[in-house]
Amino acid sequence: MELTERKMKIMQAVVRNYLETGEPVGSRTISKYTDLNLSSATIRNEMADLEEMGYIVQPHTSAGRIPTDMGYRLYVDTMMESKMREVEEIKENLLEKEERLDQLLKQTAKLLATNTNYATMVSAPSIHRNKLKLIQLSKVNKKQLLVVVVVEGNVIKNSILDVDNELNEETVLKLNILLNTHLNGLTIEEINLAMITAIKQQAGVHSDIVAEVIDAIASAIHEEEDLEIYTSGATNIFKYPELVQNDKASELIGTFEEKEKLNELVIKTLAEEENTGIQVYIGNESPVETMRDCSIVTATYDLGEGMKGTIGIIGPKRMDYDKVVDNLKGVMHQLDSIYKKE
Amino acid sequence: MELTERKMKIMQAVVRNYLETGEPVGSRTISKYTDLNLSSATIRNEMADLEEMGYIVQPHTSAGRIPTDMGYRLYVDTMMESKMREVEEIKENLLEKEERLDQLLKQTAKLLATNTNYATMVSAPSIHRNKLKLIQLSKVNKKQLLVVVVVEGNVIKNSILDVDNELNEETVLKLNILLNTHLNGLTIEEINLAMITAIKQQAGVHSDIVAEVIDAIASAIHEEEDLEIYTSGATNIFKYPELVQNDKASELIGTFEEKEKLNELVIKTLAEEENTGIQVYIGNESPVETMRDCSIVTATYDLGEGMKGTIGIIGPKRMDYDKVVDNLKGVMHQLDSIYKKE
DNA sequence: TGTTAGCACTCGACGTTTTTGAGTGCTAAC
DNA sequence: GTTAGCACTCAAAAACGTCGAGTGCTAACA
Repeated sequence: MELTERKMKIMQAVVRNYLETGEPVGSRTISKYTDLNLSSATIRNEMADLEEMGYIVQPHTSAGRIPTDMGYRLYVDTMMESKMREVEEIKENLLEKEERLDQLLKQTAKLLATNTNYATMVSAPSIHRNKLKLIQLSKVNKKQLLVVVVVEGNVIKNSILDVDNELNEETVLKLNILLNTHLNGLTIEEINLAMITAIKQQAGVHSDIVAEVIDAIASAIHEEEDLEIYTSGATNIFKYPELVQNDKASELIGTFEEKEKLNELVIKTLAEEENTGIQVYIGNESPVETMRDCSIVTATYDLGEGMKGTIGIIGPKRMDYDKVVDNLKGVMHQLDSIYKKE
Repeated sequence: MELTERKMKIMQAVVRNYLETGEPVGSRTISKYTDLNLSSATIRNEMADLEEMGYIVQPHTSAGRIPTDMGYRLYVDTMMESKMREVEEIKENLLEKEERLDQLLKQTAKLLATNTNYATMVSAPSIHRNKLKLIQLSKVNKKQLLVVVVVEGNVIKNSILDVDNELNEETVLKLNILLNTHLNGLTIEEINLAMITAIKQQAGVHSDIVAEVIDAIASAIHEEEDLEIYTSGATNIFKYPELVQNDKASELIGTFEEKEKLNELVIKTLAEEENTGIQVYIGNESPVETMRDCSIVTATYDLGEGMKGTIGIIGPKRMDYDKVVDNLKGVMHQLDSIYKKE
């Protein structure tokens, strides 16, 4: 069967209406709603076709139709209309420039949650590929060394290192200079064994500690990496009854509480580079097990220097895709302009 | 009316039974349940008395009784029996010593949530009163200075400072030594204006930057202080239907998501020092608005050096108080032994 | 041939009534 | 003071009826 122009229009009307009301939509409603003047009977025939084609279903025999996942997909791919109204508004609302990236991202999550009324998550960019800006060793006491690492984007990581042999201030200073001259401007991935050996050689007596420090730097960078996800508005889930039924809400909230699972979403999104950078997962397409009843809209932001991260908006399948996409675009634009200025 | 021995026993039986089943408990149940061999009719008379005294109520005329807040209070104050069984077990389960305090506390929250099946929170200790162990200024680039502060307990705070006039390495080094010699071993609260003036004087040309740095130290210490609360097991709330009714779950989860409100609990608990260190808030006694339908059991931990914080367990009013208190005691004991060893 | 009016049919939502059973309070006897 | 017995209450569950939104199908119409 062919998907005629008219069927498309009807389909669009069905989705639009269902997004608004959340109620199954019947033929009479469409008959009045659309500009194509057709009686409800005609609409009924067309809807029967659309059902056969798999775009809509009836929850029960005598009810209106609701879109299937496939129906939503059709809508998202071919019928969405970005209005791009709120972009300007967002420009003003959004956060003054934060010195610290993590603060900025937290606020981003919050802003999106408030604007869209859905749950949001923002992953901190992976910083494997970020250049080291500063390494700072400091003696805390006789047996402990503080390792602070600052990378591009002013992300600060630190860890405390137990050392066996006491180091004097002078040695620490020397190590500092040694490490910085060799490693500054490099990324973690660029540090190879040859380099470490070279540094060790120059460190002389203290070669043993160099390896430990570099280890500490690496693990500080990796530390909690998969947990660096900021979420907001998880309770918005309660606004959508279809997500509260059974124990769905519990599972969803749990996913937001333990952020590990959200990481799959980040990984998947970063892997699937698209041109626009915005992706929509509907229902079962979701990479996250517990979100099979939701739709997820994600965007990849890129702050340059390989600092890429993911923003995700999670809501019911009948989410306002247009609005969400607009909001995401707005925020992306913001992040861009904040970071490109630097 | 007097609260006879027998009434006490019946009361205890009512509470115990209700904690287990969550159903209103009738006279017949008690008659069989307890060792005092009485017929249901007698129990009924006594229960009528207990109701008059305000310890129990009937949800409706022809139902069994459930404890009132006052009834729970009576139970908690005079009838609880610590079993202290699991303490040993916990000793093994609990976390290997973490170098970083925050990690330890996170794990504590998680452990308690898993063991009790309630929601938990752990506040990081207020570190106003902690001694500064190390201050470290480092030049990130021409215009930015990294300030790292380590305080007792190996809590690391940092912030980035914008400076107007470029400082050379030597100056930074001098400032480092200057600040450390003056401020090391002090707490934030002990730093007064006279001291700052003295340091400024010695700093000579760079006196202007000293004030900024000390400000940064202070604000790094305070930074997000009220947000330094770790929570776990918020979704356990869904296990108790009485907390899911209406929008209660949403509000509760919201409270856990935005941790600001939990801070009231911390403040209140730290203020109300009791001998045992364990406090129970039942229903309306709760300091947190949204938890009026819950009971909260809190404990104050003390790691020495003024590092005090709060652990809280939040569950339904019919929570297993005995078990919760035991668990808390166990964890407190653990924290103690971990930290006193140092 | 495509569109539409008309009609019988379906079935969930909702309100009312009935039934059931756990639990009570009271009374009278032990 | 305790207990058996009984009438009574009332929430919860089940059963029933009604309503109406929406459908599919048919026959007539343009």
